[in-house]
Amino acid sequence: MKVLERRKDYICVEIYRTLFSIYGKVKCPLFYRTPFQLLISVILSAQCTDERVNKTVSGLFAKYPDSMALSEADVNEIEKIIKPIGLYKIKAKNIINAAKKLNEEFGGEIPETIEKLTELPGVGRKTANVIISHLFDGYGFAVDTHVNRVLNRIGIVNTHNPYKIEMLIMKLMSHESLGNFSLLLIMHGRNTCLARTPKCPDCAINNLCRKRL
DNA sequence: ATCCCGAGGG
DNA sequence: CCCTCTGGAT
Repeated sequence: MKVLERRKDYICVEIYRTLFSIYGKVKCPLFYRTPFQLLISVILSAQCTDERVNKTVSGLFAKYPDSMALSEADVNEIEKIIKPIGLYKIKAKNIINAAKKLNEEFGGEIPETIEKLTELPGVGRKTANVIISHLFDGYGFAVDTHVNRVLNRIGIVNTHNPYKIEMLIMKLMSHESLGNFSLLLIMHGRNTCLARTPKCPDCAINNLCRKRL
């Protein structure tokens, strides 16, 4: 391994240690009772706060708790329910079609690989990694807007391409910690390394950061 | 005016 | 690489 990558490896582990000492094992911020409900919640979470997703899906799951019920739902009805989440027309269509595809092609079960998960409408690589890491103890590293921003600010990565970021972190970190590392970076991004005005003086890892204020 | 656990299309 | 889809909070 190159010298440069070894330094990033070391910094990554230090970041993980420090954030873990603050947040520990982070539980899933999204509400769900079943794997199907996790799938739907993660699809709906695009460009929306998880808090708002949680408020909205409680009503959605009360009427449509599983893939059979949702697959037979009326699009307009779903649009009304999930409207506060935003991007509601695409998402309404996507979750209904995802439910149909689950029933027709996957036997009603949530697939366990990124390749199969991304065949579902509305499921991209980030969503698939979240599902994998939560449901199957998989090694997915989900790169969302927080992970992207924090890693670029620190200087671990120098690209905003989520796939490239995922591949680099996969090389640097032990795979069993990838899921929690993603969640730790999200917590840090939400609480301290804010998008608009980061709280650098209060940041626990500002000694490891290239762009600390 | 900017951001939120993005995806899909051009 | 770019753009659009979208409402709610700050």
